[in-house]
Amino acid sequence: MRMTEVDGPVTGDAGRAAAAGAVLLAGDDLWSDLPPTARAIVVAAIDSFADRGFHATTLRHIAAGSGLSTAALYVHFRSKDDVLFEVSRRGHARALGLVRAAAAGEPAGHAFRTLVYAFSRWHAEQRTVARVVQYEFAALGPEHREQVTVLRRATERIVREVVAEVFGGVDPERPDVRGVATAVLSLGVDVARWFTPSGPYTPDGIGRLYCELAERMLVPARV
Amino acid sequence: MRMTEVDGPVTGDAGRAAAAGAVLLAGDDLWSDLPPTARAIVVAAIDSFADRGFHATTLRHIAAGSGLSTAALYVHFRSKDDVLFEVSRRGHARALGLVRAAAAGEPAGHAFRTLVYAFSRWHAEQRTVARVVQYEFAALGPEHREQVTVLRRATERIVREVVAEVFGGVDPERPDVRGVATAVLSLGVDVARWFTPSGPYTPDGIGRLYCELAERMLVPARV
DNA sequence: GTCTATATGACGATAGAC
DNA sequence: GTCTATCGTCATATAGAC
Repeated sequence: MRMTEVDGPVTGDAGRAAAAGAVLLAGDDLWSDLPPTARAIVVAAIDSFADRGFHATTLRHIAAGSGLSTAALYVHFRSKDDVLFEVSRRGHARALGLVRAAAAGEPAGHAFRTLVYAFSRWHAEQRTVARVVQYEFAALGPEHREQVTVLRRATERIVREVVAEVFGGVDPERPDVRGVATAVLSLGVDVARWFTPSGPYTPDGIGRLYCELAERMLVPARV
Repeated sequence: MRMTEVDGPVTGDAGRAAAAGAVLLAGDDLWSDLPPTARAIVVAAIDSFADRGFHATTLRHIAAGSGLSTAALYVHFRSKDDVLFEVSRRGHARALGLVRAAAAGEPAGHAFRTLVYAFSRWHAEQRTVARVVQYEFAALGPEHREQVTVLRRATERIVREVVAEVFGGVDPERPDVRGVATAVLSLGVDVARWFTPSGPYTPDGIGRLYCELAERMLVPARV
């Protein structure tokens, strides 16, 4: 099964957002440019980071998962911290890319729905990477954390701008705009915590649900 | 400043929910029955678990935070894991208690708003405990995790039942009911990840915001 | 580029004096 | 109940053979 198919009908606002979001998520392989061994290491690391967390993951876990000895890991990465940074950086860049691409749509309402759909669905579909991105942020070293923070802030700003546009081009820092932006980001992020493919939801289903719920939040506050 | 005061007006649905929720949150000290030393250990452990995570926390951190040697910790707890369980168990029980108390309100719409308000606000106000509860769940040993899972499931069930009641006494397992229940729990839980007292929100403000946004989600799906 | 073997240090937990 | 001292283990990272 291709992960980027849309399960339900594409009619209606949510359906159109689902179709547009599915396009943005197509061919999601963050590691295709890495040499095979480095790629195997990263994949094994993500699995263990997502399962156990960065600090509970040992080099022996990563080595076993990638079929190497712990010593061989150092040929491809300078430290365990560097592996985390590579995963976190690319994951954050991907999330930002999704949000940015969705925000480019027209009209603003469609951009908003596509953004919520794609962001939520990505956190379900790529939940192992997303867990590392969202929950191992604090495990990054100070300078790595700073670099990643730039990507996080950019993502948040775009979401606020899209919401502000939906509200008719108001100030993106207005409290009601910030409130909706915080909520939709929060809903999407938390998917990585609770989602499991064996549960009642599909990634597409989550995307559609949150797309629908988020749209209902779009009532400007009486300011 | 007392943490249980309500910042804004208590008129309107959200204001009444805020007032009712503030009562449920009053006097929130989970450790008042512990002997002073055990209490100091737990408090130091929570701070470190919330900051660094369970696995990155060493006994030396906890010892330093509580003004003891590592050896003295063993007089009060059998292991590091036991400290985590104590924190997690009480925290989960508190969250369940809040949700249960809110759910007892009438009418269902008021119960729902109070629940969302209290749950979100608790995750902001008690964000260190809440982080341990929500993000160190996987670090618990198998049998401890099982005990805590019972509390988590009970919390989820109550939220679904309240939403089902708001929808007119429908089946709590109906997808649209589950969807709203998942979303409001998710919004509340994620507050513990991003909230900081130095940010633009107060715990009361978060509670009110999510109370408002959650209410807007309450449109039964066309089933 | 991969391996085995190992250096160095920190970990959780314990022993035994006070 | 607290301490200092330490045990046994496993962590990250390196050395050097192939």
